[in-house]
Amino acid sequence: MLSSIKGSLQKQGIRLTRQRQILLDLIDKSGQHLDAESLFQLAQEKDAKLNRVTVYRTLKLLKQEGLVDELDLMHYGGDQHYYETRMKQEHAHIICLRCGKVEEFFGEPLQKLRRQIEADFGFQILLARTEIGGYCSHCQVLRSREVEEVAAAPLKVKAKVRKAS
Amino acid sequence: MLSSIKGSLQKQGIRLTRQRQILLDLIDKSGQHLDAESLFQLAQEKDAKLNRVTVYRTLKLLKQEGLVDELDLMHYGGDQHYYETRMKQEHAHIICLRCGKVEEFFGEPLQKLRRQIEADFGFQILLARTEIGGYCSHCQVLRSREVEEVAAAPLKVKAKVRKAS
DNA sequence: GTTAGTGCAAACCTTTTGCAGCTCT
DNA sequence: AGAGCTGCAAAAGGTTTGCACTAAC
Repeated sequence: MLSSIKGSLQKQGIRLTRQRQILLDLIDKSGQHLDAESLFQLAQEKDAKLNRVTVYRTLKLLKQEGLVDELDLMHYGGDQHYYETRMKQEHAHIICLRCGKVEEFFGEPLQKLRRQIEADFGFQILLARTEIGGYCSHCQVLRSREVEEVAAAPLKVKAKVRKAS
Repeated sequence: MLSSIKGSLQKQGIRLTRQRQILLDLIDKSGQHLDAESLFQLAQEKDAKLNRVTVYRTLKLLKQEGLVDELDLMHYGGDQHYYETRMKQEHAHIICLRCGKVEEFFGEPLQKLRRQIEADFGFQILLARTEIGGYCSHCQVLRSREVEEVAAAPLKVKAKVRKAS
Protein backbone atom coordinates (compact mmCIF):
# COMPACT_ATOMS: atom_id res chain seq x y z
CA MET A 1 0.00 0.00 0.00
CA LEU A 2 2.78 2.41 0.90
CA SER A 3 4.62 1.69 -2.29
CA SER A 4 1.47 2.21 -4.33
CA ILE A 5 1.15 5.63 -2.78
CA LYS A 6 4.73 6.41 -3.64
CA GLY A 7 4.14 5.22 -7.15
CA SER A 8 1.08 7.42 -7.55
CA LEU A 9 3.04 10.42 -6.49
CA GLN A 10 6.01 9.84 -8.74
CA LYS A 11 3.75 9.33 -11.69
CA GLN A 12 2.57 12.92 -11.27
CA GLY A 13 6.11 14.18 -11.22
CA ILE A 14 5.90 14.75 -7.50
CA ARG A 15 9.23 14.36 -5.78
CA LEU A 16 9.82 11.81 -3.11
CA THR A 17 11.84 13.83 -0.69
CA ARG A 18 13.31 12.57 2.53
CA GLN A 19 10.65 14.46 4.48
CA ARG A 20 7.83 12.97 2.49
CA GLN A 21 9.18 9.48 2.91
CA ILE A 22 9.21 9.95 6.65
CA LEU A 23 5.68 11.30 6.73
CA LEU A 24 4.33 8.68 4.37
CA ASP A 25 5.85 5.92 6.45
CA LEU A 26 4.35 7.31 9.61
CA ILE A 27 0.88 7.77 8.17
CA ASP A 28 0.93 4.31 6.69
CA LYS A 29 2.29 2.41 9.62
CA SER A 30 1.35 4.12 12.83
CA GLY A 31 -2.25 3.02 13.03
CA GLN A 32 -5.06 5.41 12.30
CA HIS A 33 -6.33 8.88 12.87
CA LEU A 34 -3.29 11.04 13.29
CA ASP A 35 -3.67 14.77 13.32
CA ALA A 36 -1.09 17.14 11.89
CA GLU A 37 0.45 17.95 15.24
CA SER A 38 0.89 14.31 16.28
CA LEU A 39 2.33 13.49 12.93
CA PHE A 40 4.72 16.39 13.32
CA GLN A 41 5.83 15.17 16.74
CA LEU A 42 6.46 11.70 15.42
CA ALA A 43 8.29 13.03 12.41
CA GLN A 44 10.56 15.12 14.55
CA GLU A 45 11.80 12.03 16.29
CA LYS A 46 13.13 10.88 12.95
CA ASP A 47 14.31 14.24 11.69
CA ALA A 48 14.52 17.05 14.18
CA LYS A 49 14.74 19.62 11.44
CA LEU A 50 11.53 18.66 9.72
CA ASN A 51 9.17 21.59 9.94
CA ARG A 52 5.55 21.66 10.92
CA VAL A 53 4.75 23.48 7.70
CA THR A 54 6.06 20.58 5.70
CA VAL A 55 3.62 18.34 7.49
CA TYR A 56 0.72 20.55 6.50
CA ARG A 57 1.90 20.81 2.95
CA THR A 58 2.34 17.08 2.64
CA LEU A 59 -1.08 16.36 4.06
CA LYS A 60 -2.64 18.85 1.71
CA LEU A 61 -0.91 17.20 -1.20
CA LEU A 62 -1.98 13.72 -0.23
CA LYS A 63 -5.52 14.89 0.27
CA GLN A 64 -5.59 16.50 -3.15
CA GLU A 65 -4.24 13.39 -4.73
CA GLY A 66 -6.93 11.39 -2.98
CA LEU A 67 -4.41 9.26 -1.12
CA VAL A 68 -5.57 10.12 2.36
CA ASP A 69 -8.96 10.92 3.80
CA GLU A 70 -9.53 13.75 6.19
CA LEU A 71 -11.69 13.24 9.25
CA ASP A 72 -12.96 15.45 12.04
CA LEU A 73 -14.02 12.75 14.46
CA MET A 74 -16.89 14.95 15.55
CA HIS A 75 -14.38 17.51 16.81
CA TYR A 76 -13.92 15.35 19.83
CA GLY A 77 -10.40 16.55 20.44
CA GLY A 78 -10.78 20.06 19.07
CA ASP A 79 -10.90 21.53 15.62
CA GLN A 80 -7.95 19.78 14.09
CA HIS A 81 -8.26 17.27 11.32
CA TYR A 82 -7.27 13.65 11.33
CA TYR A 83 -5.91 11.62 8.49
CA GLU A 84 -5.91 8.03 7.40
CA THR A 85 -4.73 6.34 4.26
CA ARG A 86 -7.62 5.68 1.98
CA MET A 87 -8.67 2.13 2.60
CA LYS A 88 -10.07 -0.35 0.16
CA GLN A 89 -13.38 -0.31 1.91
CA GLU A 90 -15.45 2.69 2.90
CA HIS A 91 -16.23 2.85 6.59
CA ALA A 92 -17.92 5.00 9.20
CA HIS A 93 -16.17 6.31 12.28
CA ILE A 94 -17.86 5.92 15.60
CA ILE A 95 -16.51 8.17 18.32
CA CYS A 96 -17.26 7.83 22.00
CA LEU A 97 -17.76 11.34 23.29
CA ARG A 98 -16.75 10.32 26.77
CA CYS A 99 -13.59 8.23 26.32
CA GLY A 100 -12.65 9.21 22.78
CA LYS A 101 -12.39 5.68 21.50
CA VAL A 102 -12.90 5.39 17.76
CA GLU A 103 -14.41 2.34 16.18
CA GLU A 104 -14.88 1.61 12.53
CA PHE A 105 -17.96 0.25 10.91
CA PHE A 106 -17.86 -1.49 7.55
CA GLY A 107 -21.35 -2.48 6.72
CA GLU A 108 -23.55 -2.92 3.78
CA PRO A 109 -25.71 0.16 4.58
CA LEU A 110 -22.78 2.35 3.59
CA GLN A 111 -22.54 0.88 0.13
CA LYS A 112 -26.27 1.02 -0.23
CA LEU A 113 -26.29 4.67 0.75
CA ARG A 114 -23.62 5.41 -1.82
CA ARG A 115 -25.39 3.60 -4.62
CA GLN A 116 -28.69 5.21 -3.81
CA ILE A 117 -27.27 8.72 -3.81
CA GLU A 118 -25.53 8.12 -7.11
CA ALA A 119 -28.77 6.87 -8.57
CA ASP A 120 -31.15 9.40 -7.04
CA PHE A 121 -29.10 12.49 -7.77
CA GLY A 122 -26.91 11.42 -10.64
CA PHE A 123 -24.12 12.49 -8.32
CA GLN A 124 -20.50 11.50 -8.83
CA ILE A 125 -19.14 10.67 -5.39
CA LEU A 126 -15.49 11.43 -4.72
CA LEU A 127 -15.44 11.58 -0.95
CA ALA A 128 -17.73 10.20 1.69
CA ARG A 129 -17.60 10.58 5.40
CA THR A 130 -19.85 9.26 8.10
CA GLU A 131 -19.12 10.13 11.68
CA ILE A 132 -21.19 9.07 14.60
CA GLY A 133 -20.86 10.35 18.13
CA GLY A 134 -22.32 9.01 21.33
CA TYR A 135 -21.40 6.71 24.15
CA CYS A 136 -19.76 3.35 23.77
CA SER A 137 -21.22 0.46 25.68
CA HIS A 138 -18.64 0.84 28.40
CA CYS A 139 -19.17 4.56 28.89
CA GLN A 140 -22.96 4.41 28.93
CA VAL A 141 -22.81 2.91 32.39
CA LEU A 142 -20.24 5.32 33.68
CA ARG A 143 -22.08 8.22 32.18
CA SER A 144 -25.39 7.48 33.85
CA ARG A 145 -23.54 7.18 37.13
CA GLU A 146 -22.00 10.60 36.57
CA VAL A 147 -25.34 12.17 35.77
CA GLU A 148 -26.79 10.81 38.99
CA GLU A 149 -23.93 12.24 40.99
CA VAL A 150 -24.41 15.65 39.45
CA ALA A 151 -28.12 15.56 40.12
CA ALA A 152 -27.46 14.71 43.74
CA ALA A 153 -24.84 17.43 44.18
CA PRO A 154 -25.57 20.91 45.54
CA LEU A 155 -26.51 23.60 43.04
CA LYS A 156 -23.18 25.39 42.95
CA VAL A 157 -21.38 22.28 41.86
CA LYS A 158 -24.04 21.59 39.29
CA ALA A 159 -23.44 24.97 37.69
CA LYS A 160 -19.73 24.35 37.62
CA VAL A 161 -20.16 21.08 35.81
CA ARG A 162 -22.33 22.64 33.16
CA LYS A 163 -19.74 25.29 32.48
CA ALA A 164 -16.94 22.77 32.23
CA SER A 165 -18.66 20.83 29.47
CA MET B 1 -40.30 24.54 15.79
CA LEU B 2 -38.84 27.85 16.78
CA SER B 3 -41.15 28.09 19.75
CA SER B 4 -40.22 24.59 20.85
CA ILE B 5 -36.58 25.63 20.84
CA LYS B 6 -37.38 28.65 22.92
CA GLY B 7 -39.35 26.50 25.30
CA SER B 8 -36.48 24.05 25.69
CA LEU B 9 -34.13 26.84 26.58
CA GLN B 10 -36.36 28.51 29.12
CA LYS B 11 -36.98 25.22 30.82
CA GLN B 12 -33.25 25.04 31.60
CA GLY B 13 -33.27 28.50 33.12
CA ILE B 14 -31.57 29.87 30.05
CA ARG B 15 -32.56 33.43 29.30
CA LEU B 16 -34.19 34.49 26.13
CA THR B 17 -32.35 37.69 25.47
CA ARG B 18 -32.95 40.03 22.58
CA GLN B 19 -29.76 38.82 20.92
CA ARG B 20 -30.73 35.18 21.21
CA GLN B 21 -34.16 35.83 19.78
CA ILE B 22 -32.58 37.46 16.77
CA LEU B 23 -30.15 34.60 16.25
CA LEU B 24 -32.75 31.92 16.82
CA ASP B 25 -35.08 33.54 14.31
CA LEU B 26 -32.33 33.75 11.72
CA ILE B 27 -31.22 30.17 12.17
CA ASP B 28 -34.75 28.90 12.01
CA LYS B 29 -35.99 30.94 9.09
CA SER B 30 -33.15 31.73 6.78
CA GLY B 31 -32.83 28.37 5.08
CA GLN B 32 -30.03 26.04 5.96
CA HIS B 33 -26.32 25.81 6.52
CA LEU B 34 -25.30 29.14 7.92
CA ASP B 35 -21.85 29.57 9.32
CA ALA B 36 -21.05 31.78 12.27
CA GLU B 37 -19.82 34.67 10.16
CA SER B 38 -22.88 34.74 7.89
CA LEU B 39 -25.15 34.52 10.85
CA PHE B 40 -23.26 37.39 12.40
CA GLN B 41 -23.64 39.50 9.27
CA LEU B 42 -27.36 38.85 9.15
CA ALA B 43 -27.74 39.55 12.83
CA GLN B 44 -25.98 42.84 12.51
CA GLU B 45 -28.60 44.03 10.08
CA LYS B 46 -31.13 43.68 12.86
CA ASP B 47 -28.94 44.92 15.68
CA ALA B 48 -25.74 46.64 14.74
CA LYS B 49 -24.37 46.27 18.24
CA LEU B 50 -24.66 42.52 18.38
CA ASN B 51 -21.19 41.09 18.75
CA ARG B 52 -19.60 38.23 16.88
CA VAL B 53 -18.72 36.62 20.18
CA THR B 54 -22.37 36.43 21.10
CA VAL B 55 -22.98 34.50 17.92
CA TYR B 56 -20.34 31.96 18.84
CA ARG B 57 -21.62 31.67 22.37
CA THR B 58 -25.17 31.17 21.21
CA LEU B 59 -24.20 28.52 18.70
CA LYS B 60 -22.20 26.71 21.32
CA LEU B 61 -25.13 26.77 23.65
CA LEU B 62 -27.57 25.48 21.07
CA LYS B 63 -25.18 22.75 20.11
CA GLN B 64 -24.77 21.67 23.71
CA GLU B 65 -28.49 21.60 24.18
CA GLY B 66 -28.79 19.46 21.08
CA LEU B 67 -30.97 22.02 19.32
CA VAL B 68 -28.74 22.55 16.32
CA ASP B 69 -26.41 20.26 14.43
CA GLU B 70 -22.97 21.28 13.36
CA LEU B 71 -21.75 20.48 9.86
CA ASP B 72 -18.50 20.92 7.98
CA LEU B 73 -19.81 20.38 4.47
CA MET B 74 -16.55 18.72 3.57
CA HIS B 75 -14.73 21.99 4.26
CA TYR B 76 -15.92 23.18 0.91
CA GLY B 77 -15.85 26.81 1.93
CA GLY B 78 -12.99 26.60 4.41
CA ASP B 79 -12.71 25.45 7.97
CA GLN B 80 -15.71 27.10 9.45
CA HIS B 81 -18.69 25.18 10.73
CA TYR B 82 -22.24 25.33 9.52
CA TYR B 83 -25.38 24.99 11.55
CA GLU B 84 -28.92 23.84 11.02
CA THR B 85 -31.80 23.28 13.38
CA ARG B 86 -32.09 19.66 14.24
CA MET B 87 -34.68 18.20 11.96
CA LYS B 88 -37.16 15.46 12.69
CA GLN B 89 -35.44 13.22 10.21
CA GLU B 90 -31.78 12.40 9.94
CA HIS B 91 -30.26 13.23 6.59
CA ALA B 92 -26.99 13.22 4.71
CA HIS B 93 -25.49 16.29 3.10
CA ILE B 94 -24.27 16.04 -0.44
CA ILE B 95 -21.90 18.81 -1.47
CA CYS B 96 -20.86 19.57 -5.00
CA LEU B 97 -17.17 20.36 -4.85
CA ARG B 98 -17.38 22.47 -7.97
CA CYS B 99 -20.46 24.68 -7.47
CA GLY B 100 -20.95 24.27 -3.75
CA LYS B 101 -24.58 23.25 -3.98
CA VAL B 102 -25.77 21.23 -1.03
CA GLU B 103 -28.45 18.61 -1.36
CA GLU B 104 -30.04 16.57 1.37
CA PHE B 105 -30.69 12.89 1.30
CA PHE B 106 -33.28 11.26 3.53
CA GLY B 107 -33.23 7.63 2.80
CA GLU B 108 -33.73 4.39 4.52
CA PRO B 109 -30.03 3.41 4.41
CA LEU B 110 -29.36 6.07 7.03
CA GLN B 111 -31.80 4.59 9.50
CA LYS B 112 -30.52 1.15 8.75
CA LEU B 113 -26.97 2.28 9.37
CA ARG B 114 -27.96 3.77 12.68
CA ARG B 115 -29.82 0.70 13.84
CA GLN B 116 -27.03 -1.60 12.82
CA ILE B 117 -24.39 0.40 14.65
CA GLU B 118 -26.49 0.49 17.79
CA ALA B 119 -26.95 -3.25 17.57
CA ASP B 120 -23.43 -4.24 16.56
CA PHE B 121 -21.57 -2.08 19.06
CA GLY B 122 -24.14 -1.49 21.76
CA PHE B 123 -23.44 2.13 21.03
CA GLN B 124 -25.71 4.95 22.14
CA ILE B 125 -25.87 7.39 19.25
CA LEU B 126 -26.24 11.06 20.07
CA LEU B 127 -25.00 12.68 16.88
CA ALA B 128 -24.65 11.41 13.36
CA ARG B 129 -23.26 13.11 10.35
CA THR B 130 -22.86 11.91 6.82
CA GLU B 131 -21.26 14.20 4.29
CA ILE B 132 -20.63 13.31 0.70
CA GLY B 133 -18.52 15.30 -1.72
CA GLY B 134 -18.27 15.03 -5.46
CA TYR B 135 -19.80 16.53 -8.56
CA CYS B 136 -23.47 17.15 -9.10
CA SER B 137 -24.98 16.04 -12.37
CA HIS B 138 -24.69 19.53 -13.77
CA CYS B 139 -21.05 20.00 -12.86
CA GLN B 140 -19.89 16.60 -14.10
CA VAL B 141 -20.26 17.85 -17.65
CA LEU B 142 -18.57 21.17 -17.00
CA ARG B 143 -15.81 19.48 -15.10
CA SER B 144 -14.86 17.09 -17.83
CA ARG B 145 -14.78 20.00 -20.24
CA GLU B 146 -12.40 21.85 -17.91
CA VAL B 147 -10.12 18.87 -17.62
CA GLU B 148 -9.90 18.61 -21.37
CA GLU B 149 -9.00 22.27 -21.65
CA VAL B 150 -6.23 21.91 -19.13
CA ALA B 151 -4.86 18.88 -20.90
CA ALA B 152 -4.81 20.81 -24.16
CA ALA B 153 -3.13 23.85 -22.64
CA PRO B 154 0.63 24.48 -22.65
CA LEU B 155 2.61 23.23 -19.70
CA LYS B 156 3.07 26.52 -17.93
CA VAL B 157 -0.65 27.10 -17.76
CA LYS B 158 -1.17 23.57 -16.58
CA ALA B 159 1.13 24.14 -13.64
CA LYS B 160 -0.71 27.32 -12.76
CA VAL B 161 -4.02 25.54 -12.70
CA ARG B 162 -2.76 22.83 -10.43
CA LYS B 163 -1.45 25.38 -7.97
CA ALA B 164 -4.71 27.28 -7.94
CA SER B 165 -6.68 24.25 -6.83
C1' DG C 1 20.51 22.86 -14.41
C1' DT C 2 15.79 23.27 -13.49
C1' DT C 3 11.95 23.23 -10.98
C1' DA C 4 9.86 21.55 -7.05
C1' DG C 5 10.19 21.44 -2.17
C1' DT C 6 11.84 23.06 2.43
C1' DG C 7 12.44 25.98 6.53
C1' DC C 8 11.60 30.04 8.82
C1' DA C 9 8.87 33.85 10.22
C1' DA C 10 4.97 36.00 9.90
C1' DA C 11 0.18 36.25 8.66
C1' DC C 12 -4.46 34.41 8.68
C1' DC C 13 -8.93 32.76 9.97
C1' DT C 14 -12.00 30.92 13.06
C1' DT C 15 -13.09 30.42 17.64
C1' DT C 16 -12.42 31.10 22.75
C1' DT C 17 -11.49 33.60 27.08
C1' DG C 18 -11.17 37.33 30.82
C1' DC C 19 -13.40 40.88 32.62
C1' DA C 20 -16.30 44.89 33.58
C1' DG C 21 -20.75 46.41 32.90
C1' DC C 22 -25.60 45.50 31.58
C1' DT C 23 -30.15 43.02 31.77
C1' DC C 24 -33.47 39.52 32.22
C1' DT C 25 -36.42 37.28 35.70
C1' DA D 1 -31.11 41.71 43.91
C1' DG D 2 -28.43 38.67 41.61
C1' DA D 3 -27.20 35.29 38.46
C1' DG D 4 -26.84 35.12 33.68
C1' DC D 5 -25.51 37.47 29.46
C1' DT D 6 -23.20 40.84 26.51
C1' DG D 7 -19.51 43.59 24.42
C1' DC D 8 -14.90 44.61 23.94
C1' DA D 9 -10.20 43.48 23.56
C1' DA D 10 -7.03 40.26 23.54
C1' DA D 11 -5.43 35.48 23.05
C1' DA D 12 -5.51 30.95 21.40
C1' DG D 13 -5.40 27.10 18.13
C1' DG D 14 -4.91 25.36 13.78
C1' DT D 15 -3.41 26.23 9.19
C1' DT D 16 -1.50 28.92 5.22
C1' DT D 17 1.66 32.09 2.76
C1' DG D 18 5.95 34.74 1.05
C1' DC D 19 10.45 34.30 0.28
C1' DA D 20 15.20 32.89 0.03
C1' DC D 21 17.70 28.68 0.13
C1' DT D 22 18.20 23.62 -0.86
C1' DA D 23 17.71 19.28 -3.00
C1' DA D 24 15.49 15.87 -6.23
C1' DC D 25 15.30 14.43 -10.83
